[in-house]
Amino acid sequence: MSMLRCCPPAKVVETDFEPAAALLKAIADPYRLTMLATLATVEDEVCVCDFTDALPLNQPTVSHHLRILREAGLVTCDRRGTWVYYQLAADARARLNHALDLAFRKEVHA
Amino acid sequence: MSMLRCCPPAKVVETDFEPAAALLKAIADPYRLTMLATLATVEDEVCVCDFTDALPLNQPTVSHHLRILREAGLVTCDRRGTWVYYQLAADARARLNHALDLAFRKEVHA
DNA sequence: ACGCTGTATTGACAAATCTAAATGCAACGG
DNA sequence: CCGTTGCATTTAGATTTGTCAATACAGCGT
Repeated sequence: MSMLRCCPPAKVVETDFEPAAALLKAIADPYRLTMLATLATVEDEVCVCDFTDALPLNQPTVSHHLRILREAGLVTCDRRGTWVYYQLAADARARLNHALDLAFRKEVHA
Repeated sequence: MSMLRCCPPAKVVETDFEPAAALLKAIADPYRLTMLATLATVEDEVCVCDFTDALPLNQPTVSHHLRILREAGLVTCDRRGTWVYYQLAADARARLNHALDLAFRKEVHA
């Protein structure tokens, strides 16, 4: 017996990563990344119909992905007439950066 | 008839986001974020047993999560004796930042 | 009011994911 | 050798996720 311990018992971080994980999960999909990238490129609103036209997905599926982004607070939407326009949330990138900072233990400047 | 089009047809981005999505999916889990944060804090290796001791997961489940991080190239492992030590990959944070840059269309400096 | 168009929601199903029990494998100690 | 310990893999079950068909809803034009 008397096998040495593997090492000075390292203390595992105890932060609650549920919110960060939820945020990251919201963007961890190719189509949702496409939507975000489009919104970021346009630097303006994009009509839902543009996504349904361009993506190989049915309209309800597009709506589903947009909902996930919306509920994560990464995009906002505005209905004008029959059309609904989506826009990147102002703090979207910042919130994702903070999630990474949290995981990689970078000081989070107030 | 003659309902106006919603807007000048916006061009949806055509980048392949599969790799970025796969990378993000690898970290989009509270326990895997905990593991990464621990590795980042320690700035050294962490023994698998430390995770199995500290996390409310069975050993096979810990192994499963570590495998996902490993296959994503975010951590490396090194067996010494009976123990296996995991370490953060040097470019882990950089690769995740690049994934976000890709999504948010930031210029990616060579 | 009615029909039409664009979007959201519901319901159902397949695939992927998380978890754990059982098992296998590798390395040490005796 | 053989038993034990640490970790990986396999297998199986439960939950979640992505997708689409069907339906509902909202606003326009007539």
